[in-house]
Amino acid sequence: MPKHVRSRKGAPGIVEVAARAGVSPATVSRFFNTPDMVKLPTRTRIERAANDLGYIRDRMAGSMHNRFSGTIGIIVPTIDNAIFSELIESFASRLLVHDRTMLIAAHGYELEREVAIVRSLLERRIDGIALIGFDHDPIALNMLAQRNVPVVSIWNFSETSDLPCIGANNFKAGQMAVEHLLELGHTKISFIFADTKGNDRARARLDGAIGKAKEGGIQVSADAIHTCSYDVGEAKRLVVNILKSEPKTAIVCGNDIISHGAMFACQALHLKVPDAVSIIGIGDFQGSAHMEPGLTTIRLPAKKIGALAADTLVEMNETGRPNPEFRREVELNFIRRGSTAAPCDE
Amino acid sequence: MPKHVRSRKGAPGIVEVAARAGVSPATVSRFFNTPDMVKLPTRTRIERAANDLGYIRDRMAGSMHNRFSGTIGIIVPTIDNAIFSELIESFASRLLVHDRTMLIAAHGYELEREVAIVRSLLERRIDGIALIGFDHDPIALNMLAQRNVPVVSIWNFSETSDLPCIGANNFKAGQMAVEHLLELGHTKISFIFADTKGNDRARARLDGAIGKAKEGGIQVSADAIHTCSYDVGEAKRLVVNILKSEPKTAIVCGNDIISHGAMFACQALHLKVPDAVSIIGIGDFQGSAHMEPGLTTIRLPAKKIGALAADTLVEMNETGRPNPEFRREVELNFIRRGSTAAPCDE
DNA sequence: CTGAAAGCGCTTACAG
DNA sequence: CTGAAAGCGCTTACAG
Repeated sequence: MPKHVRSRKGAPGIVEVAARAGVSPATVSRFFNTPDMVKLPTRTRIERAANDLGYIRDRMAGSMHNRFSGTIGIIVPTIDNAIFSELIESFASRLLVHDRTMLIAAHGYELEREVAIVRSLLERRIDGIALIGFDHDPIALNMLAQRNVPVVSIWNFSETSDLPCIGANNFKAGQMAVEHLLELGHTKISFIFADTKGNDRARARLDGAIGKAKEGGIQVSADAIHTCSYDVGEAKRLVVNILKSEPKTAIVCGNDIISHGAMFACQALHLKVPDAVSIIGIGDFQGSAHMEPGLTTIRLPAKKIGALAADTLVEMNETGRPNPEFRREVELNFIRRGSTAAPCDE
Repeated sequence: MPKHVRSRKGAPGIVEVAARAGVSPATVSRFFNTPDMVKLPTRTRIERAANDLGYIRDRMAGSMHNRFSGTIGIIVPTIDNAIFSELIESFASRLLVHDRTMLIAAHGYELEREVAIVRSLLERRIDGIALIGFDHDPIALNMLAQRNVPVVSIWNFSETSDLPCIGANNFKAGQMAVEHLLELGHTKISFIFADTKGNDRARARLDGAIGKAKEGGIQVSADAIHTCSYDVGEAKRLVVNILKSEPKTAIVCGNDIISHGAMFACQALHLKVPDAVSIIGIGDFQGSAHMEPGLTTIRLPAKKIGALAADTLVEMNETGRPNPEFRREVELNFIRRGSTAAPCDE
């Protein structure tokens, strides 16, 4: 008599279902995996038996042969933030459509933690993984490559990336934001962006913004460029300080979180937006459309990126091409709302 | 010669590590699971071998004996929303501390989808699951109970719940919000709450709010109570309509998302908050503190709930008490900010 | 402290 | 279309 700790809590297995249906376990397995290979009457019997017993498949056991676990990972900088929540939701629900499950982890913008996270996901046998942007620990990337796990970099786009990617041209997003301000006639512009260390998206946006400003003949002094974390309160405090000391007519924010803080800062200082100060963001997060005034911003199609990423990873599994030269650029949308206008004469 | 589809992509297994270290596979297994049972020099050899080969454990294979998979599930109404993001983040990071992984799914406030989701999580052999609130499909609950999978209901608290729970007293949250308004002297109050169907948290809040208002001698007519989804834009439109037609001095919002919309509505109508209209929310989400004026609200300790839920589920695994009479109430905090004041004389 | 062997729940060639 | 048997990668009594 086997003396196992406890066999699976008494839950019925494929063997019990087979016995009840009067078939072999192999046939029950086929019923779930390749139903077409089972004759209809047999199918009916198995279905009944499975339902009667309340049978639930053990995909972990199945995965031992299957090469695939049905689980796909995603690592984001943070979950607790409007930035990626739309992406995560669409990625997850799209995976569900493909009968896959999402394993998610956040590194809190500390790239070093990525190695441990990747390892832990790999231990769970993920079939693929989505990573945000291009800045990653080579050790983590190596572990993935060694095991031939499909990887896609999402959010940012580059024609020359090492990883397959699905995302928007963040450089262009920065350009577009500044271009709009230039067209309106702004010359005194503040740049507030997320820390660009280990964050290629922020870096690309900032480079695009500064580049465009210089093209437009604006001289961008170092003290017009500020770093701010993804925090409304911090952004608000920062912008209050900036507006108190530097006379600016416009603020380009590296993302909408910062824009929200900037809007509140102006309200706190009783500076009218857009009359006294124009504010433009990047992202178009929840709420940006409904603030007063509405936030002018460059929209990134987060939902689309999430869905495409899910589709792509699943396809890579199914076709067996792990890391092809796959790249997909999604469009950026300039959304004009009320937070920007031509500068007033002084 | 075995003709398998393809054996694990050439990734080294326990057998390869054992060979390289000159020990048996059993010892390698012990090295990872119960290192104390392995002599130090042996340990060193195995560690070297594992590193040299880039070995990564296959927890799925391990789980087949282990009774536990190391994976814990959580089902939320939505990921794409400030409401639960703080909770999710803290739940996930706390699980990481316990060396567990989070499997998450969203049902989009459609409770019927919960059955399919629970089944899919069960197929992945979750060791436990956190569900939001008390309203759940009995079939789903049954599947969980049959397999003895620990369940905890989070977010809401009740002394008489069927499920173990960790959460706040949402009834009281509703009371507290209205109590504050009564103390300020408001009598013309609008109630805007999420749909209470299948949502015990919203129901409890609304009941608490209405009850307290009646206690305070306010007559609450049916048309003072409005339903609104978790959407800033919808809340804004609704509040604009309300304020145009009904003369109110205060608005109680069932959650901060609605409050944000209400604040923007007032700004759009050029009604000063709190002078013309007081607004109070429940939740204290990101951004609530930094709006202008800051939002008065009843804070739910989302981080704490998430961490406690993770700890509790892990503990239930370790002690083997699956569904005890476990209940834990977390405190509610009244946060007074600028969005509420005594009503002006008319 | 360590190894040989049986087994976890399922899948898949192979043979009918 | 179906069954018997071997095996997925690891763990765990059992025996030393």
